[in-house]
Amino acid sequence: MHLFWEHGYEATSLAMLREAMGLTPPQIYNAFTDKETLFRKALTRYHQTEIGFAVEALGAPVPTGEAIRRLLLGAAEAYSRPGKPGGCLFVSGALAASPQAQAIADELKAYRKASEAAIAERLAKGRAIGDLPEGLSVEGFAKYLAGVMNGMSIQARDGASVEELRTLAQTALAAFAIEGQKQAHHPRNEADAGSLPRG
Amino acid sequence: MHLFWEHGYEATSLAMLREAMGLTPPQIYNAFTDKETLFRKALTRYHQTEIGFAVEALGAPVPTGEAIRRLLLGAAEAYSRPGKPGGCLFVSGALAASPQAQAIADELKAYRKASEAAIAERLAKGRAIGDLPEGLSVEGFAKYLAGVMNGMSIQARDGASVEELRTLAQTALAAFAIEGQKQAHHPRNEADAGSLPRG
DNA sequence: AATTATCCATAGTGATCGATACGAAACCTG
DNA sequence: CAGGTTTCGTATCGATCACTATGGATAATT
Repeated sequence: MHLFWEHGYEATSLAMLREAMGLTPPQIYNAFTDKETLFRKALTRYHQTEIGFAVEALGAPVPTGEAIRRLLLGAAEAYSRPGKPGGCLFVSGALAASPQAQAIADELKAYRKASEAAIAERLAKGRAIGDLPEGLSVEGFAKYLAGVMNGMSIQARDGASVEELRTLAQTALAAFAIEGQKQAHHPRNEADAGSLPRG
Repeated sequence: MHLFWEHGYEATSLAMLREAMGLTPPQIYNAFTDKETLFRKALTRYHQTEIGFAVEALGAPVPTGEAIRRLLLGAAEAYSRPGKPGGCLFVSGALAASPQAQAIADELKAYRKASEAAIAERLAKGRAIGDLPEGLSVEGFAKYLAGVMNGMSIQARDGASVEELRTLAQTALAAFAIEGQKQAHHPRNEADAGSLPRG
């Protein structure tokens, strides 16, 4: 799992996996059938052991704002754990892949989409109980949060520390506050420039 | 360039490049020496032809808020151009790489770091001319913006439309407004929960 | 017009990929 | 303790990787 996490699916050779696990080729193939199912096993294990913060954050009986805050701060911690590869396996596993490995790339994309959908579901629940700012689009804000987490994953991979990721997360959370104070925003192609404060 | 952009450095084989360019092996090696220098040529070309929006946005004689706004909205457009691969080559070129290709991965990481440094430089200029909200950390906010752009790159790769990316960008810009109204934030480990508005 | 020189596409190089077939050691049974 | 079976490690499989050497066609020169 760590090797796939660090180098991605295709760049991780079976030789590296064999050496890391101390197994001979037949042992690997008897245990995991082939490389693809081994990777899928690593995916599910990653989901079970490293991503618990997300399901806990989204499932906790707390206000929506607090849930989102736990989600982003949990990501900051999970993406920069000492002794573990930086970022998220769902992002670095196969962001770009050869045509032969596109099935794996699509599967990881599905994981990312599912994460975004889980966020949207939590936001929709908040909307239902009146816990969400009025002018806030559930899908749009979910895409923003998922995007921020993906971006944190890359920043973590580039060596960002826990503190830096937490700062990033809290800056991102600021959008949650302001979004509630605005009208529903309908982004248009033409510029509505100059509307930003200039300090 | 498009092939490297779509599949990344390692997953793009010379056979694919040959077929796309209609060249024979000796022609490729006479023209580009080897795969690595060919990729670097594609990188500089990408920087010249696809990333102009960023240098324009950061160099334009406009208030800092407008510059940042142009940066993010430009990214929304650049990362979802029809007929081009989604996202940013600097991100998808080699986010995860084999040990043999780590030189390439490090080079792309340097590009990303340079982008963040350019943002920080623009923010510092804004701070110097009093154009930036008081309690806003230059480095922290630059890391946030670079992270958001990286996240947009992944969302684009996952099929996000221009409009969705623009919405994401404008949501991210909201943090710019609120950051100015707050005190300088010093993220701590312990929870300062419940401080978020709940709509 | 004959010969030499130059260029270029095809074929092939060693290395490594994921995946397997064979020989040896160990183990259970009689 | 012997025989048969099963397991397991080594050596290797075909395919593909980035990359290069060689033969043939073209062009230039005498």
